[in-house]
Amino acid sequence: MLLSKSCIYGLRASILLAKDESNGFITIRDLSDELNISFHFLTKVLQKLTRSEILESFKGPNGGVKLAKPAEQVTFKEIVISIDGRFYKVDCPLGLPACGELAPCPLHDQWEELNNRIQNMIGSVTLAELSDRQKRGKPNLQFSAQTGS
Amino acid sequence: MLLSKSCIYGLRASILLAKDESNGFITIRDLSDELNISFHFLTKVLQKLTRSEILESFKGPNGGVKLAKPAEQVTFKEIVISIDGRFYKVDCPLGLPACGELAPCPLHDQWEELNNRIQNMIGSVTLAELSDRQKRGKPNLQFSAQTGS
DNA sequence: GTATATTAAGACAAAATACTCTTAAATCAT
DNA sequence: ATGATTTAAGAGTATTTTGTCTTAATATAC
Repeated sequence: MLLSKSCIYGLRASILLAKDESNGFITIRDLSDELNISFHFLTKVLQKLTRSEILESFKGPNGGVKLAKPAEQVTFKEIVISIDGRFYKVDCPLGLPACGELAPCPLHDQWEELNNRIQNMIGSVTLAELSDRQKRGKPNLQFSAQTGS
Repeated sequence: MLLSKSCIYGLRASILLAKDESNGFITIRDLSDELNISFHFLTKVLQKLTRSEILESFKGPNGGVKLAKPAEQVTFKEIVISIDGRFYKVDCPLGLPACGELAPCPLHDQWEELNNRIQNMIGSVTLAELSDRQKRGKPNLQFSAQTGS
């Protein structure tokens, strides 16, 4: 597992929001229905994004959530950090906190380059790109109705 | 978290075993002391490696565990698979089981190349290389006595 | 203002992961 | 044989993650 389920749910919901050109409020119920995941659990996840000011929420009829800024300005990484509460970065594949230049773990060098590329990818990919890609290709965000892996 | 703690413990212990040129049995107590982790927990982890025939164990006085084959023939990946019980591979960063050529998730293409590189790295790095690198550089396998990260 | 729709928040339950403890089995030394 | 040493196995506990349920707060519509 690369990301927690919370993160994945948050990312998927955010992509759906980015897909909505109108940028009006969309209810969490609609999102959870479309993604086929628990409404209450998704609510909790999206609350984090709202508190981080990645989303904007509105209560009551016609309420819901929407992106607080243009999809071009929201990165994959921002969302993960907001939800998991930590920098999405594996410093050392062996989990050694002191691993670094001075005392590298045996995998340090090999890992570093890969890690940089991962960081670069998630730091530069925006919701705009993700939703765009999804709009063009065959949509695939639902967890259900799987054809198998 | 890239790997579970069980995996990390198993990898660290295996690297210590690979470092031992004599290839005699080393007690799990010695390993857990050196790695500064729970003896009983490490025992469970190493039992998996023994069942997978990556380690060989021997009970009683002068017993312990040792590598069942040359360190050159044990890969990082083998150990992870033995302990986590699944292929260490993130098919889709958004966790979509059906993600693939036919219905790619929005990150599919970007992820694929990175994933291949990760797979390549963990599939080709052997315990011999890991222990060697550790012997030459400044050793760093203990979780305790951290200088902070 | 009353009812309805919707997010916010918190308590609670379930499942997965991490860790501890006890007992059994095997081996060795005497 | 007996006792000591060591892994094997399984029960039990703790913590984290995931998921559910209930109530509160806020906004709309009538």
